[in-house]
Amino acid sequence: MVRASDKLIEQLKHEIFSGLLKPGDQLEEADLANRFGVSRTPIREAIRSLVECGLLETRPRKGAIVRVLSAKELNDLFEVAAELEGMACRLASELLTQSGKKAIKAGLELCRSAADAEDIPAYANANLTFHAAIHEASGNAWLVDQLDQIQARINVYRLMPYEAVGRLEKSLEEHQEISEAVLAKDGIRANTLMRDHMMLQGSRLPGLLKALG
Amino acid sequence: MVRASDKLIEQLKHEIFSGLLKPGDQLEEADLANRFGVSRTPIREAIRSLVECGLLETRPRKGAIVRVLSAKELNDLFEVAAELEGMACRLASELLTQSGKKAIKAGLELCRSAADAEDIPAYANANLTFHAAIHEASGNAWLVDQLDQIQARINVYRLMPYEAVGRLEKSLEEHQEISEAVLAKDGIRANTLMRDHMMLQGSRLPGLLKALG
DNA sequence: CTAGCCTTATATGTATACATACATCAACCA
DNA sequence: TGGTTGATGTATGTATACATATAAGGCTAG
Repeated sequence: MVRASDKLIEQLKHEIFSGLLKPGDQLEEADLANRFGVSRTPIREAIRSLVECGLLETRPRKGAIVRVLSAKELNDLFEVAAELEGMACRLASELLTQSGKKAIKAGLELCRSAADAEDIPAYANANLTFHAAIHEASGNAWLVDQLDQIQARINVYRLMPYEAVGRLEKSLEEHQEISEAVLAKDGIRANTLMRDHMMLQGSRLPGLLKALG
Repeated sequence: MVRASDKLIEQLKHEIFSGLLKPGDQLEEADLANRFGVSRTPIREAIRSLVECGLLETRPRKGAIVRVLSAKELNDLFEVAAELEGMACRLASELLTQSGKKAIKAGLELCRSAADAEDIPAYANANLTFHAAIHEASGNAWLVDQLDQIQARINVYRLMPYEAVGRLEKSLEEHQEISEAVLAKDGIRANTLMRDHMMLQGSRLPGLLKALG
């Protein structure tokens, strides 16, 4: 048997990432307990977990709200993400296993297909797959974990149409270059390319935040 | 009024970092409840938090134990720590405020005093202060947060005498060089020096783990 | 009419009681 | 004698009941 709180954690995460729960929204324990048909106990445990991983914040006697990130915080987050993504590229270049190669190529192909079809949602998914392939190829479990968490945090702010079609072509090109560098075991170049790729995305943040209000 | 679970989180962290609770130790809720004079509810919430931040792990119906890191996990962790410490140096070099300069110099002086006195525990503290000064000087709150967490994880494995006196002198020299690079706003050099400095520490891990048994 | 205080309602924080699953130990059967 | 099965105890998981702090709204006084 699996714990109710574990399922709740997944469910609440999903609701946050899907935008059902937006930054600033209040989570009332009794409501959630009713909605999920459990008591407040597992709800509170799930909330505790989400607080610790940064998705919610609580103030004593004030309950929990979906955490709101300021422009600076988002910027800082992107900066860290860029660094770690670059690191993953470097490590992947150094390690470069057969399965890693295959996964990266497959991810790139997914991106290409989506870009050719100008299917933005598909590209968003393919993008995640491509990056995840590189993360895995790094062989560093901690790094994968950190990047997953950061990815999750960033995704909350990515619900609006976030890729102009023009940028989509450019993004694909960058992915192509990054792949080539990794597969050529040029860790330094792969690192730099990925960092730039990420920071370019980060630079669109101000507009993104403005759209959020 | 402050929450009991918040105090418990701090207390349990302290007990883990101080070595009172060692990796692999079982945490029984009833025991803890008795020991701290509260009911199981806040105990469970504290445990949840510590699970999420990686200090504990739970398995359904099996309770919580202090998480044990394998040699590979520790190595991966150090690799990420080295990258982020290097990043902090780079950012600190780019930003370099007056207060940042002062804090870094102060940290370095602490290290020098402790090294001159050959006081290893004092050096360990001064070392943390020096690194913390650089973290802060980066101006990136997320980075500071990540590094704090990683530091905590690593410290669990640092209870045994971990600095040979010879290494202490070497460490101080490296700190000196890192400081100079940062203060000279040479971000690339500062980054590299710090990465090497960290990886050198990381390379002592195998011995460390053997000491743990 | 406004401002301040008191009352009340509600939601969080904590305790306790109940349910359940896993583990251990013993007894019985092969 | 050894293995398997069942019964019992214990610790986790969940629900509910109770305490308390905060906030909102109304009432009274100036």
